[in-house]
Amino acid sequence: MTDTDDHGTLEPEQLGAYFALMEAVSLLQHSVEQQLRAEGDLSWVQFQLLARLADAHGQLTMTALADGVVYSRSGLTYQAAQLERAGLVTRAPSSDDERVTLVTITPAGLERVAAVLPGHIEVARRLLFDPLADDDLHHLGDIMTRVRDHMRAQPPRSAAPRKRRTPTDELTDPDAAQT
Amino acid sequence: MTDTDDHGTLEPEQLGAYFALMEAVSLLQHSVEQQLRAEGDLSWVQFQLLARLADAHGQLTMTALADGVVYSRSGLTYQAAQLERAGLVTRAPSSDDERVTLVTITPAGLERVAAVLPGHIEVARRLLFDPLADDDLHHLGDIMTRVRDHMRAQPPRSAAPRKRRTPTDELTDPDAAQT
DNA sequence: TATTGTTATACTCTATAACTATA
DNA sequence: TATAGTTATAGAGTATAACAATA
Repeated sequence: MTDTDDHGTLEPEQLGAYFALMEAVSLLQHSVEQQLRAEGDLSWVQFQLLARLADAHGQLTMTALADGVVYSRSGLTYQAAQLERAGLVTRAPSSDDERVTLVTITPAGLERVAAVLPGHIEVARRLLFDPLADDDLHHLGDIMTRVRDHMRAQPPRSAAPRKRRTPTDELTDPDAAQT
Repeated sequence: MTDTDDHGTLEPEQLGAYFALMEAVSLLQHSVEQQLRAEGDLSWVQFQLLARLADAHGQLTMTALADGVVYSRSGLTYQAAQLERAGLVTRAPSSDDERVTLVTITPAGLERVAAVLPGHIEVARRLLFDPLADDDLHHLGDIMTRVRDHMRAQPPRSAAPRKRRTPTDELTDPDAAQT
């Protein structure tokens, strides 16, 4: 609050934008998680995994599936196990490379996504789109797309021990198969 | 006329903006959490609580402190206990109303915030501000502020059992005294 | 040897409900 | 009775490290 708030040359406006962004998304995510849990018994992460699978012709490797959604390998194993237990995906070793596990979304999984999506979108609309003009939305999409791509391109700071290559692309670029 | 009454019809652009937003913030939050943990041994929630206290002349009631940061009362009690154990805050009953617990940030708490803030801002700058022009940032701040305020004004869907008023304000709008 | 994925384990966090104490 | 906060407890999720199997 003093006059010499030299936080490394960051304008108050920047800080305001940053905190508004974080808080708004936090609120949005909380609402969205409640909707997903109530209407589909899914966590946000699980929904993302299913959506990604649905988007990728129904099948991805564990590694491809993990990117950008989950930040540790074991975390994905855990979530995949949950989804499998719920009958929403199956797992099977790839015949190409026996080390690889192919995760496949089941009809029930597709159904679940379809069942949850309208309510999900409704929440997003009510909280996010309603207060925005078309122009705002266009701007927001443009800005956040650029930010996201920038973030993906950032090298991992503390050089992760293992794979940790640059996050996801399969969602928008399905043929990014691994070697 | 598919824009107003048609519920399932979300423009692809809207959906794209929504997912870009969620993914970008998720990446940002992950980076920010790593920085806070590494440089200050704080979680994002804990940082927010401390920042809020610092912003509010160092002292708030549990209820005021909870708003928008934590979504259950016991959750705040837990976090406050962690912060107290770390010597970053103290808790004491208010003399006005003996039911109320006043949380006060300690000098060590203020130090911790000060120690963590530059690195925190640096992460935000690198990931969020760098790819944006001044104009973008202005837009983003404007948009997200409006969205956040809209969200705060939304009535809680499943009528929360107790207090649950509209979230945070003290951080950017310090005179938002508690109810 | 490098890579894919799983397991074991420990820990953090969150939420619900029951409870205490004060107004 | 209503409100502020705590406690007990249970469950979801995450991360690290050790491991097995395949390339």
